[in-house]
Parts: sequence; structure tokens; C-alpha cells
Amino acid sequence: MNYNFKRIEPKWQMKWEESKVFKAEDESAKKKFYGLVEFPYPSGAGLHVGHCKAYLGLDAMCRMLRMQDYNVLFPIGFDAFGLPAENYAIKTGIHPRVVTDQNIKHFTEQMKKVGFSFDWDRVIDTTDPDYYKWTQWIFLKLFEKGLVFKDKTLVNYCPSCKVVLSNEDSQGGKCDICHSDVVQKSKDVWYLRITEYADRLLTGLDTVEFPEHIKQQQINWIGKSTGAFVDFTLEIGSEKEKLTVYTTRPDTLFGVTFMVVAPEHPLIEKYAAQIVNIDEVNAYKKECAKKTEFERTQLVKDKTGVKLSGIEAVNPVNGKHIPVFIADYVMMGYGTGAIMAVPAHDQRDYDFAKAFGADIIEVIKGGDISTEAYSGDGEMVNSDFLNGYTNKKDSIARMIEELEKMGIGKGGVQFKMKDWAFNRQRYWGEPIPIVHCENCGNVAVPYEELPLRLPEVENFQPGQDGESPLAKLPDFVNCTCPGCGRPAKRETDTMPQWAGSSWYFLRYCDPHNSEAFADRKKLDYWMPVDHYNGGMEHVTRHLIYSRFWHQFLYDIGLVGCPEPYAKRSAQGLILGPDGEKMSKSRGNVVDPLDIVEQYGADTLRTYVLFMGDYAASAPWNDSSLKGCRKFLDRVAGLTDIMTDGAEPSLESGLHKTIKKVTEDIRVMKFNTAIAALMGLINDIYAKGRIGKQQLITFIKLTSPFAPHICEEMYEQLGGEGFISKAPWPVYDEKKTIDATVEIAVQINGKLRGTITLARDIDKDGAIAAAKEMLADKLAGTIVKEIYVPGRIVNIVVKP
RNA sequence: GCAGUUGUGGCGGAAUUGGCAUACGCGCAUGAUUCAGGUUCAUGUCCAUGUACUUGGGUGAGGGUUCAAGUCCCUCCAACUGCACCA
Repeated sequence: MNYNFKRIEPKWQMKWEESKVFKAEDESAKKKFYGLVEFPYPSGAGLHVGHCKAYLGLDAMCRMLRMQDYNVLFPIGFDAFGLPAENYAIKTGIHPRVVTDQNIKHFTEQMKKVGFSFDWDRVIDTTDPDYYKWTQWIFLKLFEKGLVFKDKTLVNYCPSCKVVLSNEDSQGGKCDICHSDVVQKSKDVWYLRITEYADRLLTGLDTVEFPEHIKQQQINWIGKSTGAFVDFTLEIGSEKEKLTVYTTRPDTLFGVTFMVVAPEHPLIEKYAAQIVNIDEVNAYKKECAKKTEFERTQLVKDKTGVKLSGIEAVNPVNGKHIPVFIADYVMMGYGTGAIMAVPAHDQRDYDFAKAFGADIIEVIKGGDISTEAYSGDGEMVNSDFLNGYTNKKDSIARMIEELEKMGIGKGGVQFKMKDWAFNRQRYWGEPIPIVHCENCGNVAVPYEELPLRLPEVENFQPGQDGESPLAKLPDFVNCTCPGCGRPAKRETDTMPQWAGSSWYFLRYCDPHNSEAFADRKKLDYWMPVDHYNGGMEHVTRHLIYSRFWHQFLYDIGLVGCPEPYAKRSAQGLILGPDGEKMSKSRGNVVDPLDIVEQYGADTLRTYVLFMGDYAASAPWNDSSLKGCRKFLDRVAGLTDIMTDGAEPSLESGLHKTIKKVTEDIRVMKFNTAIAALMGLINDIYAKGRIGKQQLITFIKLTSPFAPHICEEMYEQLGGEGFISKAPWPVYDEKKTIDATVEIAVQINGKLRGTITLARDIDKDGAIAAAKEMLADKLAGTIVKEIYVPGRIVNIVVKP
């Protein structure tokens, strides 16, 4: 057959669309499979080869499963809220809606040209009011259940540009845009109480099939630690104040020689009048405020700080008076913002003690505290009732017991994960459906008023004091309070981009529902997602956020399964031909549509999946791509050597290949599946002929990778309907087993030749045959004879 | 620093989980087809040695277990990714 992809590919793409070949049925007696890929942000740059790799893996899998008679849901959509469209609007004045619609159209065309088997009737767009209505609805449910709260926090703010800056945009304490000094400004922030779900997010991992390294990243991100809260007493002149610290080693309490509080700790303002060196302290605070989080963590070695003169702390277990410092190695955002310092057994405290001349008291034997802190195990000393303990677990348990008895502390846990800051001072996002009323406080917009539509604006620049552009619209801001009917003001911030993607997999189950975010019956049928593939960059934030939303919806009885994703995988990056990460500035970007144009979508598809281990990154290679094109040319050419009857000598290889391809696609080993097909086609050409039915089997196996050419061949061979819906080949186990096997023959583990023997030969027979072959090489006495059936004979001799 | 992953030909990568290392593809070499380039086809291609049959060596380095190690154990080294003063 003459392989003309420019004619074949559009032809089949159109037929698939017209016949809705990939439409998922909401009711079916078939087994269901829900394959999910991360929906793209429709950027102006268009489809990237990275998108192609991410989608092609599951596309091949879904194509095979459909042929295996599964009811497959393989949807796609657009995560279209976000900064690029807004920044473009600021620059050009073109509304983000216009740009987003253009980009979605462009992306859709491009994806169709690659031949993904998406169900195009289920496309969703997070910026569509019919969609974000339900994003807002779920937000209000969270609000209703007390999982949304407002708090003040310090943000980086540029007084000149009047915008809130991210840490990245404010390095060195200077605004990235105008280079004026950035100040720390107190700002109201909406939080989602995700920490409430921290434990659930951890334990849920035991019930899902994620690769170990992905689980580990989530575990690290959540960052659970167990320890204790201990109350110290501060003496400030004649006043007393409780200061609670969090520690993972309460058993080292007798080794505490000073305390440290974070520079932002409220204690300092509260007792400013009593702190003798308050000027010095304030100067230090100012220094710290200038440093970004990033810089603070860079200066790991040099410990800085200031002693709080006029304040002393009392160690609750021995009554010792110890000094209190502020230092920026203690973070306000973790634990209680204050620590008890045990320099003998914590390297940071040790470094600080050396720099500031504090005492170092050993309470665990085993190290040399004259040179560094010792954090290993050992016998407890200088510790009153803990003396003699050698096991960390026991001494910690005993100390917590004593603390609780004395009423000065208790066991507790801490998480690194913080509550989720859920507002942005931006235009192009879901409006937060809250009204501020002087009388009633923060009031939810009534459910029936959703969606709260994003109003039209003329100017997309942020407003005064870094407010959202929405704050400039009196018609939007001024409203009446849903509670008391008095004049009130709307929240003008919008949700972060993570919002829309936190539940999109639910909407795919029932994308056009106007009564609910999805019909419960349909959710129960499709959920959980059977396989979710995406990038490594999303395994912490997006994956955790969406698990959290789903767990919440489960708790309030709106979804039927506790975890949204049964299985997760992550594809590796495609690097540029130079082995570096693809980027515009490097000029090493490969445009998938160029490849489709020049070589055809089937070549692109086959190559991307053949490149190497799906989960590993690999550089793009044009020559290797041509190799895949050659393979497809050879596939097309098979019709020229086709015969009516089957070629018997191909049967065994064909059945082995069915087995290999079927198993490999299921576990995402696409590269070896394609290699097996290449091996088989070499064999077919060597034989010079292939039977018609054998050829049909071969193209069915190839079709998940190169669907267009296979559809075309299937049609020419008289196949009914679409190959995409044809039954997947089944292998006959008997035919995958050869009657004879080649067995390696070794002496002392070294290969000395091979012999071909009957598969079912017994040990004696195999060894006898091997000895016969080795007759002239067997010198010395035979010590041992090993036969691994079907594999190897090893004869151990001693000279 | 901590955690995770990975080290196999000139390159991308295979290896039924302890059993013939380098499947498949690229590249390269030789030959055929072609006016020529390209394409296509055939053969070869881990390294060393030999005319061939052969014989050594070989999976980041070093050691160990085993009849047998890319695979298991110990000690290093390197690279990548994530987190990072988390008390």
C-alpha cells in the first residue's frame, strides 16, 4: 500500500468525529475505565510535545481497552484561568475571554491533528460560567462547613507599583519591576483549612496505587512530625507570660540553655516597653523583613540574632533561668514560632550557642559536644528522672507523661503543610462569592445567585494598594447583604488557578449538568479515576489540593469514594535535541505540529512512545524519529506481500507479540511493545509473506500507536467499521510456547555454547546432551550439575 | 544537609526479576539498486586477540554472597529531581 499520511490522517480524524467513535456511555454493561490526563492551560504558544507525551500514553492505553470492550471515558478540557491571558490583556487591552477562546480553538485543532481519542462531547473550560458556578458552589460548601477562614498575613508589597509581589519577584528586598524597596504589608487572606485534612491526606495514600516516589513527595510536602508542646514561663520584670514551644525531642528538656523566638513573634511588640534594647531588636527585625524567604534559607551557616534584654525564661522542669533571643532561623510559620534551644543535640542551636556564647549541656551520651551537636542515640545523663534511659522512644514517652502530669505540656503533632491561601488580587479567576457586611460580617452569596459572574472591565491593571481590578467597579462591589439587606461590599479577590483543577475530573462524569456539579449516579458509575497520568510538577500541589476537595465532598456525602485517583503515573520530560530542557530562549523547542506536517501524526505518536522509558526524560532525536517513519512505511508495505492463507511459521511469533504488546501497554511499557512489533515485522519480511488474517492481527496491535494508517489498512482489507472498535487480538498461550528451546551450556558459570532441546526435556536428558556437546572441554571432576528448565545447564568442575 | 530516582555500546534504551548482557531503534561500515544525492534492500557492528573455529575482558568504582550477579548485600563516587534553618 502506498502510505500517504496527508490524505489518510484528516480522513480518519473526520470519520472518528462524525461517528463519535470515542464517545463514552454513561450506562453500559461493559467494564468501565476512566483514564484521565491533566488538562492543559491553553497558552498562546500552542500544543507542546510535552502535552503530546502526557496524553499519548493514556491514549494508547484507552485505545487498546476500547478494543478489549471496555467502556472508556477519556476526556479533555481547558484549565483556562491564569496569569498569561491577564498579562496579555494588560499589555494589549484585548479581553482575556477573547484570547482564551482563540487559544482553546487553536489547541483543539492541534489536538485533533495528533489523533487523540478524546470524547469531544465532554470538553470543559474552567472559565465558562456554567463550570465555575460549581467551583464557587463547592467553595461555599467549604465555607459553610467552616473550612474557609480569613486571616491577616504579611506579604511582599511594592509601594511604588502598588502590587503584591511573589517571593521570586522581590529578591533582595527590591521590586523586580521598579527596583524600589519592598515592604512587608499586612493583608487579609482567605484560607482553606487543608491542614484539617493533613492526616487523611497521609493515610489515604495507603489505599491508592501511586509510585513510591510520588507518595514520598506527598508525604514530605505534608511533613508530619510528632513531638510535644512545652510551656515555659517568661519573667518580664514582675510580669509573667506563658511561652509555648513545639519540640520533637521533649526528652532533652534538661539540656535547654536558651530560647529563641521568630523575629515576627507578637511577644516583642507586646513587651516593647520592657525590652531594654528594643532599638537594637527593632533594627534586627527590619533587617529580617527585608530578606525574602529565599535569602533567609540561603544563609544556613551564619546564625544571627539579638538577645532580648529584660526578658528571662524559666525552664519548667528544673526552674533554671535562661536567656531569650530573637533570630531568623526560627520561623513564625512553623510550630509556635518559638523554640527551646538544646545546643548539645541540635546543630542549629549549637551554631547559635557558639556564636552567642550560650551554655552547652550534654544530656545524651555518645557524641563529642566540643566539636558538634550530637543527634544520635545514647544514654540520658544530667536529666533527673530520665537518667539511664537509652531508647529515644521510651525517654520521649516518659517526658510527655511527666509534662502532662505537671500540667506544663502535652504530646502533639505538627505539619509542614500550611493552610491554603486561596485568594489572588487578579481579574482572570473565579470571583470569590462572599459579601462583607458591617452588620453580619462575611456572608456567603446565596447558592441560587451562582454563578457570580466575572464582570466586564476596561482596565486590567491592579487597583490601588494592589487590589484586584474588580475593586475599581462600584457596580460590582456595592451590593446588599444577603443576610440583613443593608448595603454591603463584595469580595473583589478571585480564586487561584488551582481552584478549577481541584474537581474537574468530577465534572467530566456529567459535564452539561445544570442542576448539580455532576449527577450522583454518573459519579458512582465513573469514579474513581482508574488511571491518572500527568507531570511530576503537579504531584504535590495539584494532586494534594484535588485530593483534599474530593475528600471533603466525600465527607459531606456528595461523592461515593474517599479517594479520587486509584492510580497515578507521571511521564518524563522530552528534552531538546541538545539534551537540555526545551525553552524558547534556548531555541531547542520541537513543535509537534511541524512533525505532524512533515512526517505525519502516526510517526509522531509512535516515536514519542518509542523514545524510551515512559517515566524517564529523554532528548528528542530526529534520526530516531525517521526510524519510526520507516517502520510505518514497512507496515503499509505489508499488503504487498500478503497471501490468502496464513503463514504457519509466523504463528508463534505473532502470538508472542500479542501477549507482549497487550501486557506492555497496560503497564505503560510502550517502548518495548513497539520494539516487539518492529521485531515481528523484520521477521515477516524475512519470511517474505504474511496471511491476511495475520496481517489484520498485526495492524490491530499497531493501531493504539499509529491509529490512522491502521484504520486505512483495515478498511482496505475489508474490515467492518473502525479498527478502533474492532476486537483486540487474543493470544493462544500454547502458541507462545515453542516445542524446542535453546539452552545455554556453561562450565563453572562460563558460557561454552548453546544446544537446542525439546522444551519438556528432563534434567538428566538435558545434562546428558550438554555433556555430549562439551565432551572435549570437560576436564577434571564434576562437582555439581545444575539445570534450570528451558534456560541453562551449568556444570561445575574441579581441576 | 535531608529524601527520592538513576548510572548498561558511539547514542536512545532492552534484559520473563538471580540464569546466554546489549532486544528494538539510531549512528557507523561494506555491498547492491540509482546518472548522482536521497530513498530502499542485504550483511556486519561491546572491547581486545586471532585467518576462521577460538580465547580473554566487560553493565559508575571497590569488596562480598552464589554453581551463576546489570539484578541481592556492604562501602564509596557521580548525575538528576524534589524539599530545605520544619525545632
